[in-house]
Amino acid sequence: MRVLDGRKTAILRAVIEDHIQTADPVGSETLAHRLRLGVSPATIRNEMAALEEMGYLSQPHTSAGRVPTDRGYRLYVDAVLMEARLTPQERARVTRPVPVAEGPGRMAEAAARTLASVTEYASVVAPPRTDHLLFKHVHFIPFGSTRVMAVIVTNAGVTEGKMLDLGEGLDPDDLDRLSRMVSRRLEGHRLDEITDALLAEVVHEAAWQQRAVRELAAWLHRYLPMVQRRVFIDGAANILKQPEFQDIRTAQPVLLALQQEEIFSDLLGGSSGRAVWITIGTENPHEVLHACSVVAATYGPHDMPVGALAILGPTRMKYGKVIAMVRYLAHSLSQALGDAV
Amino acid sequence: MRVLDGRKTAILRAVIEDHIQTADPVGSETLAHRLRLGVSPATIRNEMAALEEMGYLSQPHTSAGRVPTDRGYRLYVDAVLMEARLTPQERARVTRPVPVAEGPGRMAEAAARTLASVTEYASVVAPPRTDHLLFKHVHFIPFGSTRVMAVIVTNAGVTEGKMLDLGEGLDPDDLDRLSRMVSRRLEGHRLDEITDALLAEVVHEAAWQQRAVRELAAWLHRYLPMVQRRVFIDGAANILKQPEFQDIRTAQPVLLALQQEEIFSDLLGGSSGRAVWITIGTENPHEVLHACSVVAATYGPHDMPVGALAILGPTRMKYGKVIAMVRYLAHSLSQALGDAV
DNA sequence: GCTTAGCACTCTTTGGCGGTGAGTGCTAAC
DNA sequence: GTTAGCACTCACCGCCAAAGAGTGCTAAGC
Repeated sequence: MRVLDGRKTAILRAVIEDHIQTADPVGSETLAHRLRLGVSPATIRNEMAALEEMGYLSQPHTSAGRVPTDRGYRLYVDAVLMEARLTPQERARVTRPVPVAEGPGRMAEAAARTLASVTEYASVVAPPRTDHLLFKHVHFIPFGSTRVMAVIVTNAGVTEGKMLDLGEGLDPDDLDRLSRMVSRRLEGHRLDEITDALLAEVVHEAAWQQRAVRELAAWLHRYLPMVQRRVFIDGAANILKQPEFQDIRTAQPVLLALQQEEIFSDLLGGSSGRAVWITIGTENPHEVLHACSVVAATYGPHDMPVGALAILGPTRMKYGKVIAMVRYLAHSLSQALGDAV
Repeated sequence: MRVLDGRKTAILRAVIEDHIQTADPVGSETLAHRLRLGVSPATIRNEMAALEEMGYLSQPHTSAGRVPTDRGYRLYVDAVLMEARLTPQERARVTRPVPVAEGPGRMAEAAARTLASVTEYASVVAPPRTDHLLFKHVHFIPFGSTRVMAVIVTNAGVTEGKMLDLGEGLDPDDLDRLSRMVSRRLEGHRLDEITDALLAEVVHEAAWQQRAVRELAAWLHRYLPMVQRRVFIDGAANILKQPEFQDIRTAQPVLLALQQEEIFSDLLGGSSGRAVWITIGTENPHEVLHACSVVAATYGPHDMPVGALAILGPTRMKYGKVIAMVRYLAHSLSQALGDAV
């Protein structure tokens, strides 16, 4: 009774797959038809009672069918994780990613849009972290009388420019020399390896333009962590298409949460080292998302993920397709990054 | 009976302001109390019947109070437009705008966030158009063996970089010379005045690097219109806080529309030359937004608006505060732009 | 000992029904 | 032109009964 034998597994799976399709509780009669095990609804009822006792199913009320619990989904997802496949048609709907050279934000934004429109759930994409990128060039471009615009280029494209106020006049030729000098000293370093010591050296060498270099250094330290925390969210309103969010009181908290990027930068941060990871309902540390599941994947080189993407949908989610889709897009982005570097 | 005399105006105004606060139909008794005109509910009823006949009010059903029609709101808004004021506290909640030098997109995004969080409606901000900006510099930065990253700096900050493939090897010094040459030739021109003829001259002069310049020219022509059409939307889920969107069937179409930037770039495009303009309910060309009103403003120099921002809320909107807020933020952005240029 | 037919039981859903209350329009008097 | 009085309309609410879905239990069968 207490063991999860083959038949129980089959029944659990059938309940889950039926429920994912219909969004309704599943009854014993339906299952008897669907499963063709040659057993009667009564037997299925016994098995379902056992599955409920084990915590994999639950009943919304006495006279309803069964619904999977988060624990039931967990068992199912762990089993189905490896089988997830896309049809060629589905793959085709994921267009080529925007190259990272157009800007990491652009790439992430486009990926989020694709993911949301293909899956009809909400999507979250964290752009590639910039701290491990290699510094290539800095250009100081005169701007007004005392200000310069600093543009940093890395091996994966250009960062946004930063306006620095030098508080004194400056000569375009001096700026060019400064640009070349700083670039030469920092080129090839990972951004997060540009330490204070290294910057101090540069500042020392550029004694004649200390202020610009100091400002630049300060900016680097403040700017990089900030960019990392950005995430792009798209398709939030898609959750309103789901029957479980037809009641505004369940939908509203989730939609409001989807406006808070911080929640999702947290979520995508805790990758736990796995390529694809799934958070089901109450497993989520954020209480507002207890009615949702998150299917997430990291992308980047195998040994060092640099970004992450995720789908957020109801716990009653088409896990198979979503897992495959997330995995496939993560793979595409990884390749696009590989090409750029 | 058919003339809109002072008392009718006062009653219409009272109905609208009460309804904006409570979201419920307004009855004659409530008004008699509120208005202190020294007239009885019966008189007010007569007036309201007249206002209904004139098309300014309507009744949801026989035994309910009156509700303003779009036409009623229009009259009210045109009257209230000039009186709209913010308290110092409300002004204080609008933090200083992000300077455009951080990137026009950044500025617009931050403005959208502010607007949404202060008003509790949805906000839309179109970043400053870039086509009238003045070209300052272009820098070609070597990137791999045959590619360069082109970074354009304008008088209002840096644009995103663009990767150009030259198909042949190149020398850093040559690139520097090319950067200087092209910059010298284009500096001070408005981006939309960089015509094919002008570019042809440059290409001619840079005969030894034609391909890079051609690619750059092609990019300028494709890139600029695209950037213009971007808008940033924030606070979409805020409309779920409004009583009229408690039914998911009314909320869903609007929320889905709020995911489509195109709709709003259209909307902000049709400024009709006024500094602040308002679209009420069915006045909106987009049918999905017939339950909503849009309060929009342009920003930029007086004679040439370069961007726009808007609030989208239910037709039952706090027009007074929203108009003042939109006008004030537009003013702040205009100033911020003025400082940068 | 597992399976299953039969059946009573539970609980949601739906639709009908009368009471209540808010607000109106009309009429007649001021 | 204003207003008191009053009948009327209609949404809303709570109640109740019928229907339907699905269950758990029991007892019989293999």
